[in-house]
Amino acid sequence: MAKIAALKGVSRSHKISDSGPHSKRLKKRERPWVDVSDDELHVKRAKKGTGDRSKNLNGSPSKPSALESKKKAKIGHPSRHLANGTKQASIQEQRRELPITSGKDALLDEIRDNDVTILIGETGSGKTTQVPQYILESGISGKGMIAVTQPRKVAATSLATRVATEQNTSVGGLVGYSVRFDEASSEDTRIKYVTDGMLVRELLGDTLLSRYSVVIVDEAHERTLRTDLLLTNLKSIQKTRNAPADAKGKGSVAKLNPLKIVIMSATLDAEKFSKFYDNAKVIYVKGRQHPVTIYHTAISQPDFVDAAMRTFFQIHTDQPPGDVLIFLPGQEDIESLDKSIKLYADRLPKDSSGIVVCPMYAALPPGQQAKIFSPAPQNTRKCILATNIAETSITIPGIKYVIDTGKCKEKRYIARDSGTGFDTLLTKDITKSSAMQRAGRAGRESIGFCFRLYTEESFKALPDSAEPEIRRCALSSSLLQLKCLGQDLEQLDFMDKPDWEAIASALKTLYLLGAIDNQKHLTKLGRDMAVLPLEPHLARAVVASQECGCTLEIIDIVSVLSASSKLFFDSTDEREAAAEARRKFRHSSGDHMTILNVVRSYQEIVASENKSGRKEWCKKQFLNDRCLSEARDIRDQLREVCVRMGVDWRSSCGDDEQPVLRSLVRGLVQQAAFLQPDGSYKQLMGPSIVKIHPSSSLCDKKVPAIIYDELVYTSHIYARGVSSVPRKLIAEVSVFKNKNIG
DNA sequence: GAGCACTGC
Repeated sequence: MAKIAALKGVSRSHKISDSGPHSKRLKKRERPWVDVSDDELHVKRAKKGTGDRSKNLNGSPSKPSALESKKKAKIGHPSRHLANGTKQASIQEQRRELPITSGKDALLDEIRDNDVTILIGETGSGKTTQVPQYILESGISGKGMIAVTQPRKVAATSLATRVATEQNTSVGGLVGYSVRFDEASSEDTRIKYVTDGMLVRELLGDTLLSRYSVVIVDEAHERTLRTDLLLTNLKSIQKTRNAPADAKGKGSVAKLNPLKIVIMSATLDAEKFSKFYDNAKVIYVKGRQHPVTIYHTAISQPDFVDAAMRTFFQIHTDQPPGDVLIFLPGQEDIESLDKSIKLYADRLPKDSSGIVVCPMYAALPPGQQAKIFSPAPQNTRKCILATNIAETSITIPGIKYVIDTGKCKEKRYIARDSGTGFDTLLTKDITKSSAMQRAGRAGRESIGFCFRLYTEESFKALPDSAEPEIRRCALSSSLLQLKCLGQDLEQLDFMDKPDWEAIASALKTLYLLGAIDNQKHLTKLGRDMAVLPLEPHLARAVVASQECGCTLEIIDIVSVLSASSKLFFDSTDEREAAAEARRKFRHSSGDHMTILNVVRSYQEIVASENKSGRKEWCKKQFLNDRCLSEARDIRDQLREVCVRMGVDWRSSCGDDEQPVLRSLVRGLVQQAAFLQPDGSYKQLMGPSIVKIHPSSSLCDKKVPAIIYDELVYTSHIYARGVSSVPRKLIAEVSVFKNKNIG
């Protein structure tokens, strides 16, 4: 059994006595919610005027470009700057008032005495900013560095900046960060905030993470695929590094410092983490939140969009000022609710206060996203319609009311032995921890209210936390990385083991790409592919481009395909104009060459225009500037890797699309389909009938053979990112030589 | 003819 210790913190349990608001104007319709006292949300009253300052994820802090940051990394800022004395004093005062401060000594004792410590801290406890500083100041980390992992880049960079300020230094000195395309660190860096993916990458070059004496895994409850890979590897690294001196034998291992691991999490999964690390000690620290009153509905609400609208107007007409945040599963529901609210708002009496509706989802152009951060005009209530993006990634100020539909979209990989699995993206119920997180969004600045559009019974029936990514993602990329570490996915000690089907599917994919042989051993080709920061199928295309003489083109295309945002905007209102703009870039062979046309045009604009000119051009073409500039970062990184690998990234095939398609086919062997007599497409290596996605330039076209970037199951199995390829090109790929295709 | 949560190297 794990020992459990509780730290003192500012906490006071809160009884909910508030009676619910009454419906006046919407009398005819039943109130969708009832008052329910609720203690599953640990509501804490904060001292006046002190909010959660440990994380500032609001907006995007101006980040240096990759180039600038490299400079910074080189120069470093080792000296302590004499900042404004009073400002520094107030920063130190804020630090002292954080809930975690009172438990500092007890916490350090635990960390000193144990190899692994599990720290469960609620929002606002200050654990993420303070614990690394405590460890540094206590000397526990010795000469090694302290790594703090984060699932998101913006968190890693902004936390580092905050902690550097608390240490009265500039970021990149004592406190630094390292995320993809952006690094601020120097020889003096002792605390480094990194993305979990970055540390996994670092493992490939330093399998024992020997530069670090302490690794803190933050937000462990999110259980990203990369966090899970780290949790597994840290466990074995610690076994090696902390073994008794005589067991280590002679050589480099004997000289290694022991490794301390701190797992920080926000949920009740403590036991599970503890069990995984041989019953490691669990420590709890209270958070700081304003009380949130939670209401559930009396009966379930099948039409959650309509229920959300009714609830919003009840709040709007009956409740004091304060902005409303509504959680919805996706863009489609957001757009529909947006329309309904606007329609209904027009029918309100003239003397009622105004409403501003702000949609918020990842695919929204940045200009419209920014709207949610500007305060509503006088006598106006802001209503934000958001996806999960507002649950963890961004914090919106001014929210007093949360309406929670209880739904989200979840991506899940359906594995197949043939390796031709596909993603589903379906609406499903959220989890308890997600519901608590959503409710908590109402209590950031003062007391808040959360209206759940589901019954209390439904809430109780929800799973505690989401299934970890490792159980619902494609694993080919991770499998390849692990192969490089000499590890086998099948045998590793994971907190949650991946499905056998998912492993089989990933093995098949890597085998067909030539990354492993029929003995499951890593090949030279596989090692080259792993060096490229790309999904294996795209990495294979880059390697193939070398022989095809079109590395320049393939890197341009692959960079856009692996950027995190979409290339084309497609807003409902201006669909026609967007389609018209897109036609200019269209290439007869399909989407991949179309992307290349866009990139080429963009590069001309980059050469002749400044940043605002670029943005203007993108807007006019309905192109996503963010995607294109991210693609440029990826392109530069890929070119660098090519130089290291001795590949000439300049080799170009000009306007001939054949070499480009040939390289792509190498990577997309499993992602090919042939036209059937009835006009449908059937997977070449799998059993599915697929449709060309409506967003594709080849939608409606009947071509004999296609390759595609991905399959996604929504209302049908759709192929996205589609190109028409001559059958003989597919037949050329060695895997098919015996199959008599062509 | 029809649509797309989030993140990472």
